[in-house]
Amino acid sequence: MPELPEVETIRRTLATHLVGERLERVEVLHPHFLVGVAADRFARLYAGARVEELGRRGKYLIVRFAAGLPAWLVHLRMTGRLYVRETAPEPGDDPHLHLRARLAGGGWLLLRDVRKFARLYLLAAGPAGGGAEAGAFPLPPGWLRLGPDALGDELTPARLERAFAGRRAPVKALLLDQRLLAGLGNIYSDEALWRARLHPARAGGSLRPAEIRRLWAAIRSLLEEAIDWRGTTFSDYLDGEGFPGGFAIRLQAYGRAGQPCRRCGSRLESLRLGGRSATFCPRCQRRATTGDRVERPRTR
DNA sequence: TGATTCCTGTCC
DNA sequence: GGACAGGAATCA
Repeated sequence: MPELPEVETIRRTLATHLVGERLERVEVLHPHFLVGVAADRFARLYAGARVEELGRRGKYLIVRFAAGLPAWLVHLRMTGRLYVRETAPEPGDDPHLHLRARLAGGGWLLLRDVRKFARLYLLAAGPAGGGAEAGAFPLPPGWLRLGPDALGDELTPARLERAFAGRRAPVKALLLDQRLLAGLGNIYSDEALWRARLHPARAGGSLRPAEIRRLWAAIRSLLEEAIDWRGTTFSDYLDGEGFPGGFAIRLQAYGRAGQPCRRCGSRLESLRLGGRSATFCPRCQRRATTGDRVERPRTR
């Protein structure tokens, strides 16, 4: 599932093919992914459109066009893929192909999604990338409340500390909350907590400043390394050129429940928090804070 | 704050 | 044949 490093890799790989390129013809094969615009109108609007820039905020990919056309705001959710190819399947040959756009310079831009969760919104040009006043097209509710990008300068340890202050929800759940910080999903939240040696069930508000700083640093180094490896291909993810990422074999926690921790050898455990699985090392990631650790008798 | 929904391929 | 995977929206 594309999280920040995967979307960033898609952005970079697509940019080399699309920036300055023109969409000659746009065909909507399965309008399910389009929000707030009819398929025929969409196709007409973007026939001949020239791509100006590719951006990203959190897990959203932004395709900006010349001539004041609204940008595409794309969320690939779990199995969505946006990529370029020399050839495209004929309509009907691939039931999961949603969009194909012929490029003026040759080749195709394709949107494919097995589970039909991916969405494309239209982001009207305007101050700050289209505020609420842009209005013409509906935007995802989550976009309007999106927190600072997990790799951006706005996300500082102090900001993370404020976001966690007083929160009783497990830190794992807070890391997944895109309003607090944008870009982490289940894979990288597990990994960040493993790196920072923090138990996923710890209440966010119980983290001490030093622990939050550790978590912040873990998030940064983790995401940067994952981007260097072109993201994690666990099952479905492919980059903008159709290639898998190389970070999967470097995962330390996610998907490794029952296997030995690569730091201490203990068996990794898994529990459910807020409807998500959380995999962690019961020895490296203690529930109590280190140093002033207090064992309380467990009820139940 | 937690369950449910959307989807379908994969795994047991 | 059923549980499970999961991001985000939506409900209770």
